Amino acid sequence: MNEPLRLLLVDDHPVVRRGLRAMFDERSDTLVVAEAADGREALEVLAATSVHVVLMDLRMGGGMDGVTATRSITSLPEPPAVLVLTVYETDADILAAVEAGATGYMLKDSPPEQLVEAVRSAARGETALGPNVAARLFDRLRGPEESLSPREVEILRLLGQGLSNRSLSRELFISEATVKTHLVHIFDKLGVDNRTAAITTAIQRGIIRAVQ
Amino acid sequence: MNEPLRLLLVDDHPVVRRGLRAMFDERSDTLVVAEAADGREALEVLAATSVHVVLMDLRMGGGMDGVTATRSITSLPEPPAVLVLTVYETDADILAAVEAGATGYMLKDSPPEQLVEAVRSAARGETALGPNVAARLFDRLRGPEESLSPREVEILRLLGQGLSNRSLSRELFISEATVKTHLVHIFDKLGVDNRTAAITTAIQRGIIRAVQ
DNA sequence: ACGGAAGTCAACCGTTCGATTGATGCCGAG
DNA sequence: CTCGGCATCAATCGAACGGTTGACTTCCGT
Repeated sequence: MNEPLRLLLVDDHPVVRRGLRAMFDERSDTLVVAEAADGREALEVLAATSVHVVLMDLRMGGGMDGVTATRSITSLPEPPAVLVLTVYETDADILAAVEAGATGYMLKDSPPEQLVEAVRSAARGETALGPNVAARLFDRLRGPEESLSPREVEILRLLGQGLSNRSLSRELFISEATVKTHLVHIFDKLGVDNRTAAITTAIQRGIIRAVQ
Repeated sequence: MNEPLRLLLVDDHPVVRRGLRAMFDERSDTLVVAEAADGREALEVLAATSVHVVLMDLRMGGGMDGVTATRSITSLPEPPAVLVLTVYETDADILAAVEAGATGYMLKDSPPEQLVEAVRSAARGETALGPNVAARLFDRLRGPEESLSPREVEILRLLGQGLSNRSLSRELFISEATVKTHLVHIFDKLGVDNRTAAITTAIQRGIIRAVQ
């Protein structure tokens, strides 16, 4: 028997942390060494403690979000593996997490055994992806998926609040003509042909959030 | 000391059930008698077991959702108290839950002590609402909040997929004129003046879902 | 039986949107 | 340096949208 895997739980929901802790506490091969409610706390813990695997929630209310935290963690000198654990299965979340250096991406409704197995895989440095997650990544790799420029995302965000082209132009201090140009590009990249469709597919892909 | 409160946990996430169980197992005044992954399972349990308080998640993947389950439960002969426990804080969810007979409405990111206290209140038949939840209910009561007709919701749902008036009319086998009339009513009721704004406020109020 | 809410349709009109074409300046990679 | 991507703006034109008014039917509740 080796020494147990040292885990850090990062989630803003006390209940979820409690559930994970219970799941891992009852095994002899894992040891939860700390919990954190957001990314900042997680980094503090890592500065002081040795950890093999971080279980990371994305989208944490208030504090540093999971993707940023993951990026920071994986750029540490001797980074632990980061296993992302979330309820959301949108393209943007998955891609952002993987691109930020996450070792795995599991959904919170996974059965406990899968979670435990994913943690072990992550500790070995292997990639662990939930069933649907892998498929989405493949899709993404097949279609290069034109990425939106920062400005375009900004337009999209305001568009998502129901602004007209004129309001949009005033909000951003640009002409209405420019707004239209951006919109044409956005429509192209999203593969839609009107603003309402743009909003919903943007929400689906996680480019913007429904309620901010 | 009385006999402990008998609890039923209903949530489709094993991790959450585990966390709740851990929280309540360590107290002598509560006893988790069963868990269920959706509404149907919950009803089966209640048919066979005596329960004081049901902790109910809304929005459960696949099975019977929480609101329907709550409605069924509260119409039982001697219903247990239903304490809704969810991550969503939208008007529609809250209202639907309360209207379905929920005794309380708590958010999953609440600290454990509040949850425990809410369970105890629920058992006494008292209403337990999370901090922001109460405020929303008051808002709702102040403004009567014109409710949308079924047809209007249907229009809104399709609108949320980016359809134009023409597509909308073809989809519903009505004339474009009728679609416009419905839209005008929807705009009125939602207090907006264009379709994009209608979509986002509808999503915010939980009338439609972002990703279906 | 009557009133009201809901759903349907029509015609009109001004505004906005979407598409197209073309142009400018900036910046960073090769 | 040059090319491409990004952001900016302009002008045009047909299509779509938003507001308004008015009208007809059905259905429900009092």
